[in-house]
Amino acid sequence: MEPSPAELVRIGDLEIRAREGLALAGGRALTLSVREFGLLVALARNAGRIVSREELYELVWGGPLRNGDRSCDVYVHKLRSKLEDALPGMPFIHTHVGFGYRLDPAPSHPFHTAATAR
Amino acid sequence: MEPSPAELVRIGDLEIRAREGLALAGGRALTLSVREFGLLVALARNAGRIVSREELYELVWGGPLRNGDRSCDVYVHKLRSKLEDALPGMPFIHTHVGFGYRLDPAPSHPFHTAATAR
DNA sequence: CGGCGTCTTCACATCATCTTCACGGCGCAG
DNA sequence: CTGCGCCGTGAAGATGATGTGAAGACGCCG
Repeated sequence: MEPSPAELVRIGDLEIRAREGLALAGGRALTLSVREFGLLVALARNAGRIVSREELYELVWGGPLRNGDRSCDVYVHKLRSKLEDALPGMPFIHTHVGFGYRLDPAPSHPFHTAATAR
Repeated sequence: MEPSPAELVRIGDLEIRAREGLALAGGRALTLSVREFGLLVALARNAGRIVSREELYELVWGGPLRNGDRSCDVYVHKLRSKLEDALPGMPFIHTHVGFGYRLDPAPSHPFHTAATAR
């Protein structure tokens, strides 16, 4: 029996236990705040898709995004920072200018992949 | 199957014999009060997972956590103190602000442990 | 009775989190 | 070039959550 629709989500080396409030990166527990965790869950549940700020805000903050509110961006930054800290070199949260954010273990463009400039 | 759900639990250098009311740290017995032991057992049975205060209180005190009751925190502190006393330098009980506590022998995530060399 | 350990509750210290602001870079329309 | 919208990023202040020491009540036992 499924107690919840999304009890456990996996995205690459990430494992998110929505109910428990726990997120594992490469098997290790992440230390996330309530907002950070909420944001991660919201993105994870829509992994691979672009989620608009409006939708993100609704999901995490539980209300309409007010004009000029940057909370979303700030928390995406914090979350990115912690993820980068735990799993260096693999960007999870991708920005789609004008549209929103997308959680995905893969790079944005499959094209010139390893073109690590230099 | 397990005749008793958690007769003996091991967490790192900790060994907890729930039935016996005995807890060993690195081989030597800990001197714990009833509440402290109950708390340790509750956490140990959910090792690796975050346990909320509400759940902890239910498990150890056997009733709903009353608003404003800090007993849980106080006992986590006492237990931490004794564990630190027995096994210095390895944090077992991790705090997840806004969620609860988690028992785990490993650190949440290894920062760039500044030359803690030694 | 007196000592001892335990449990609970307080008051205060500390720390983490949340929100908002301000500045700066970037890309694009005009 | 210049203005403007969008986003990244660091920091400040207020607020809330947790850590911590201590006091009082209670029961147990010699």
